[in-house]
Amino acid sequence: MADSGHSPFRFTIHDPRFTMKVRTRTAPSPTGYLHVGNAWSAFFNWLLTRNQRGVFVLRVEDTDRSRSTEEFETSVLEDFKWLGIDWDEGPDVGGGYGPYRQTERMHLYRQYADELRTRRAAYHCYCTPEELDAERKQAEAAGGAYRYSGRCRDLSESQRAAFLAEGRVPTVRMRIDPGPPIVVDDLVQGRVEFGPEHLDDFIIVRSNGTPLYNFANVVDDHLMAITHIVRGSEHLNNTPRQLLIYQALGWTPPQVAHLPVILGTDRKKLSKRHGDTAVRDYRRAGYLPEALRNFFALMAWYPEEDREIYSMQELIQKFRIQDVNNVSPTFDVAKLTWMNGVYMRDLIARDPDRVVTLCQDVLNDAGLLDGRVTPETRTYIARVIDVLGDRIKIGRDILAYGDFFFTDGVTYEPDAVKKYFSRKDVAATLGQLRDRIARAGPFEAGAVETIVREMATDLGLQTGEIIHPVRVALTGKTAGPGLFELMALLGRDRVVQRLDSAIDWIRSATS
RNA sequence: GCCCCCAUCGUCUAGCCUGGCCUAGGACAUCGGCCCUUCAAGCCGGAAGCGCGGGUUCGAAUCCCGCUGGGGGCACCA
Repeated sequence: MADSGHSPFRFTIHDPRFTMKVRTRTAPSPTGYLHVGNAWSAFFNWLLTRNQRGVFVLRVEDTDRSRSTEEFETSVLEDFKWLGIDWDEGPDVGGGYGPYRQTERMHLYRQYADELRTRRAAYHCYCTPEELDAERKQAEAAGGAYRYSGRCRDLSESQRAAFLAEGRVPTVRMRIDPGPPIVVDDLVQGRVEFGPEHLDDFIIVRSNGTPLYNFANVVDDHLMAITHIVRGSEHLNNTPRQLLIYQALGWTPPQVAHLPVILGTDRKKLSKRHGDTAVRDYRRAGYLPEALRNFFALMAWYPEEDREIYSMQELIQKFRIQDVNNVSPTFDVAKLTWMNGVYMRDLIARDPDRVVTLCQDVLNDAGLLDGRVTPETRTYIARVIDVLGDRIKIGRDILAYGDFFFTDGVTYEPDAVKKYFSRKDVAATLGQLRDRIARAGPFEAGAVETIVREMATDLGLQTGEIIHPVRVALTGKTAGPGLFELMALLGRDRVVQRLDSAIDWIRSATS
């Protein structure tokens, strides 16, 4: 390509970085809870870094002061930690390339913006937002794409003074001149070319002095010695702009990899419309970080054919950013939930205490724990989990299948009532059992089962004819854990009491 | 309107680079069965896909072109 008179300007990554220590970053902006898309790209950055035994940096991009808050910064860092994505340098742990919060790096942006202007690669623009807005609207009305006219490019001293006298405060714009195509050698997307004629003189510093994303990003990535940038492909179009800044400053750009955008079930970029999009939502629902990680790993990447469950070590060891697909995946909650179930079953066997904590949080959120948690409470939760067994795929399932273990009364599901409370003799059957139970000996699963089966024999009933209505009476549901185990855990008093309530309920409903 | 990307079961994907081993493999979801007091889990089985049209070739899911479809981006947001 060196022969064509306009040999493209290439930003390939040759030599140095392959011998340099890999340094990557995740750069969340604290304007909301951690989004699964950001968590996903952070995770791929992290995998790449741990695979290369590099350094992972967390940088807070809070230059948009109107939308950033401290609360969100805290929550984002927390969610990263919860996910098990840890960083070696960051606002909380420090490091040799700080500060790690953009609002604390203003002097650097100022310095390089000045440098850019000195090099005549950037200039002051005195146009007001209103003026620009009007031009943009006009261009749209004419059906064309808006591009800044460049009218402030070469202002004279007197024009400048006049604008200043009017009270205008300038922004800083990059000066984009015609030139060869800008080539991005992307580790995931492959080679992509951009013609500079499609770019206009974009703003890099606001009139209030704060830098914009494209500029702050370049300054920080360079100063922090970032070698690889893995980010969503909504940023691919920004890359040529950033490359131009690197070039203007005489810097070597990092290697880039643009991940496909995660889609919702309607094939549109994943957003709130599709339900839960914040890591926090999944955390609250009782998903496990290890399952979420495993699930993330399988979006746009498949380590091996015919396998989906991987340990963290395996993931780190197998990860190659070059093998990531550039096809947008759909966020499939059903598969995530299945995978969580796989991890949950394992966890219940290996570390039941963690499951107790998980369910405890869910129960607390649902207001079923009175706020006070004693060792007895935990033991009880552990027993419930034991009885529920592998029905628990996510923490919240303790509510779906076992809320009645934590409530005083029972709410009967309409379908359950229709199905099992409608026969005329149910009340009598429940009454029978109630009496047999009230005067029975030790109240444990085996004994209860014997009582029920004997009663069935005595009355000439199918066992199911007793079991099903009793289940509804005790739990309100048609589905759930084994009846005898459930009764044993509920205890004789509550069973008798719920049976009585059900009998009353049925009688008043039929009379 | 302009720029960029993508295209295998409903979904995540393997295969594509280095055409034949692909009557396209796995997983989730779904359907049927077994187990069973329900549900869940587990096991067994089924249905389900190379967007369309042209090439190239003895041979194309795999290579080329076009079309169609989908997505992302065009800010004093990130």
